[in-house]
Amino acid sequence: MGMEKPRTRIQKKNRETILEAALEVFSQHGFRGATLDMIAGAAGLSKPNLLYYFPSKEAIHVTLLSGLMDTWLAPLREMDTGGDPMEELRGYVRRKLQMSRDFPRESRLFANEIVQGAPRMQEGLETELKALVDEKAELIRGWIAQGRIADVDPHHLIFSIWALTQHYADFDAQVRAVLGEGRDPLTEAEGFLDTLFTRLLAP
Amino acid sequence: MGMEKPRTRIQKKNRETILEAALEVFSQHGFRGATLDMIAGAAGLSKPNLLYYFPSKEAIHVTLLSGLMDTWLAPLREMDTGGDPMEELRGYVRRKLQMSRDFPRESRLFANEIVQGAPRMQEGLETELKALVDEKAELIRGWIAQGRIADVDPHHLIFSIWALTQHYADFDAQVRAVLGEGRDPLTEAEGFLDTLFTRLLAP
DNA sequence: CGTGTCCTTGACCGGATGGTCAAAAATGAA
DNA sequence: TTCATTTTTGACCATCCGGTCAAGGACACG
Repeated sequence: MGMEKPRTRIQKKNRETILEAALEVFSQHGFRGATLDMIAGAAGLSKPNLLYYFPSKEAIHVTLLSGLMDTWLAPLREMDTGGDPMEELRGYVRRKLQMSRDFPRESRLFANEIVQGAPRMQEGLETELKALVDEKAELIRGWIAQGRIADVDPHHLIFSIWALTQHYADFDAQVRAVLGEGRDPLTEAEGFLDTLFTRLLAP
Repeated sequence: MGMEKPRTRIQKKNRETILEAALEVFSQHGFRGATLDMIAGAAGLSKPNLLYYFPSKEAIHVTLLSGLMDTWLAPLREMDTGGDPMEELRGYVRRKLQMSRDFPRESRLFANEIVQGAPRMQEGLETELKALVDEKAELIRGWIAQGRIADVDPHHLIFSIWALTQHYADFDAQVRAVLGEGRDPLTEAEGFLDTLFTRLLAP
């Protein structure tokens, strides 16, 4: 029954199908609000079949969350000492916003989890995430010391990037309700956020 | 059992007790994750007793949401033509951040609802909220036309204030995990956000 | 074809959960 | 104190839901 690594073609395909369906359902209803029947329906499989590939509902959820963590942190990982600090930071903002556009379900999955106190992610946040953020905060502190960007708290700078970019995925319903039809929130946000961070960080 | 307006002292007190308990439970577990037993337990009442004061679980939830809408919009309502535009906007940011400190449960209640597509708030968002935001956006547009603050999209400016302030309540678990012990996120945010919006809006 | 393994599912189980109800307890006006 | 009204609750119900299981199919390989 140990099925950590898919062995056959069928296993690989069905596990992927299930995770895709689960992402859809969990991101829309949260862990508690999602049911195995919903996921099974979305995946086009029977409920016992789901439980043939995953030991429990929680296992599906955990697999999704941990599998997504890397994807989610990738844009931040890419930011490094390479080029112009201002360009690095604006690039990070752009990539993060692009993720809100391309992967809104993933964003809402995390949001659901964290709003409810991150019961299944505490460890990942305090180790992997904290380590990466602390590392990049140090990098930013260096840029500030060199006078290449303005002096702001690096941790809160990173928080502000998360808050502003993820807002457009997580609170999409609100953003669209307020803007009304015929406006493209994400495209508008791109320009707005570029301006915002340019002005904030100009030395 | 029409009980829209509490008639007796007992009714008033118990309805308040129930709503307070429900806020605690719903904000922590979401609508689906909360159970009547949890709410009853938190309220110190029996489950059938809850249903004596409210017709259903959903009715409790809806009562909470609509009752909170006004509180939630109050800080934005206060922003008007009165004083210096920059001071008005910074004041709004300060008040909104204060709400994240004072009413994190209310913030998470809304967040839970909106992340899941605002199934029980659509109307409120598209009417009451949109109207208020459009009105204030017009006000901001006026300030921009007068050259008293920088030229930024008013709607996205308001979104950015929401995103940045509510982030500290809604994603508290993440913020604290990353910052580690011994830092006070909300106090640090106050200075950071003041700087951010001052630089963004300087004419 | 034969056979052992992998995959799929209808039927079922037990506990949780939203909600009901009848009757008991508390309250309050006369 | 009386008694009608309001409040409270133990017991109960129907449904939902995560999970099990045994048996039936599909598949690969000789």
